[in-house]
Amino acid sequence: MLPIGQFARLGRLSVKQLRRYDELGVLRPAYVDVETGYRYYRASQAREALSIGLLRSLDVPLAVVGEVLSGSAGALEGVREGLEVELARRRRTLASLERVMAQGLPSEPVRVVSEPAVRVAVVREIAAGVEDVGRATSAGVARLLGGGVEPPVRLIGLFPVDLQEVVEVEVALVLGEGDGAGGAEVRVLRGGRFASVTHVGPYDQISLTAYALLAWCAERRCGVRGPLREVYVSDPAVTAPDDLVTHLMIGLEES
Amino acid sequence: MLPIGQFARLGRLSVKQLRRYDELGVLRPAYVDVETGYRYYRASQAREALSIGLLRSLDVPLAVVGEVLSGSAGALEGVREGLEVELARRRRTLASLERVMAQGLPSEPVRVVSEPAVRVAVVREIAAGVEDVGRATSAGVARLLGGGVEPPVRLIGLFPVDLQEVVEVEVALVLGEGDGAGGAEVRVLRGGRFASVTHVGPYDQISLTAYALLAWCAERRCGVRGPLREVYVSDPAVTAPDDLVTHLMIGLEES
DNA sequence: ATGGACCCTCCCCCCGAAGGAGAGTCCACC
DNA sequence: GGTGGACTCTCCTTCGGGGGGAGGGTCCAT
Repeated sequence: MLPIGQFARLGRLSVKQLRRYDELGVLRPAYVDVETGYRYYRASQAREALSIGLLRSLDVPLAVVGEVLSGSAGALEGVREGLEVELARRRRTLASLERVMAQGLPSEPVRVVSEPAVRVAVVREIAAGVEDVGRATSAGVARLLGGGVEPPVRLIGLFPVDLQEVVEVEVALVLGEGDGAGGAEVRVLRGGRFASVTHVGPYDQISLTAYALLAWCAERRCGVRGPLREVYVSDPAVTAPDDLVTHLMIGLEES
Repeated sequence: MLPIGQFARLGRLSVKQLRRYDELGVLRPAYVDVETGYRYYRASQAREALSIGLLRSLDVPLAVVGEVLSGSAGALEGVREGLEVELARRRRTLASLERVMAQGLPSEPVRVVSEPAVRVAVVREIAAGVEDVGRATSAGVARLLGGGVEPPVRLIGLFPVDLQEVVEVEVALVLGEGDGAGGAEVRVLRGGRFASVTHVGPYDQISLTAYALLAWCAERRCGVRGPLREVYVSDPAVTAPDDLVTHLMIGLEES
């Protein structure tokens, strides 16, 4: 039985932290003197203390730490997975950041273009938040092309402008005169005037260029209409991520 | 000029956040109505808003965000570097965590052994905190072996038991009868009784076994004396990290 | 001119941690 | 068997980054 200070040194935690973990039930002392309130720990609890330290240094919330320690089978697995996802996300974010800081937003070449209405086959995907849009989009593309359509295809992504908690992503395939939809919904995308800008680079970073497009519209006080369209010009299977070309378009209100 | 709500949507930040960034001087509105206090932003400020969002999602403190935005040349570089280091640290921590959770601390085979005193050549390194011990140790090894000593060598690391903010790490090379020190300090490591345990695995995870050793001593109420010794049995140049063998020893008080 | 959407400030809450005040306790040494 | 210093207790405050909501003022389109 060790008093709290000694145990803190053993487990590389602060006394404050140990008291807090006791309070929250994450790590209870082996014995508490009812008279004095003194906490006493067994040296064998050092393993738990150590685990808490490691988990916390990975930013795992104490609630989850508690679950992991109490032996929930899936908890540790969940933490592992969450961390892998987080690491990947940070890499992507860092790349985006460097792009923004280095070149600024590529806001220069915004053009106003007129587009005809087109007939398309559409599938819809639900993304769980902004972070999930990339996954949802590629899932949609996979579903839409599942029928084995041969290139060249003209794919368009449709994204609501103000992203909510849950984002409804749509992927559209432009149909020729006699093409069928292969089970997908057929719709006509409206034509008219669009603000358009070209994004060159990985799909991760499209949102940066999209911001620039929206900022351009906001600056000119021209209202936007309908979803943001992404026209995928390059084939990611044959083009390096840094060279992928995508046209971004947003419908303009006729005023 | 956009009011705060519109600008928030544009930059994917909350109104609360924008107000806070104004207050802290990280991102000032382009114009504030002195009568009403209303904040107005230029659409071109969206780039900054976006950068803040990215930086914050990388856990960069607002103070640093401010520096980066105000164009300090080194700031962004510093953030990049810090992130790389952080990613690497998280990988290591995760590996340690999995070891602790999977097998528990390898606390079983602690032995009490008697060691003779040995004459050694010693170099000292200063580690900036617990996280830096690994780097400092390998730096010490490099300095000590710089003279080109041929294997087999017997290397011992010496670490203070209660790690402070600044940790003095020492690396010792066991000298034979007639060996010289090659410029390094020569000292005699005291012999006597030691608690000893064998660590098998990457050097990153030695601290886990070390905790187990200290916990073993604490459990038996036997006081420890002198630094923790790590005897490097394997050669990391020829052995896979998972198979590296290291003896950990801590001097026992004769009582 | 009026209603609803928007904006303001101010206060409290969350998490996880740190520091300090003031009082009580343990223990080793004399 | 004292006693002093190190230790421990609880409670309060602060920090960073953010969220929710109250109460009241403002903008603008109908």
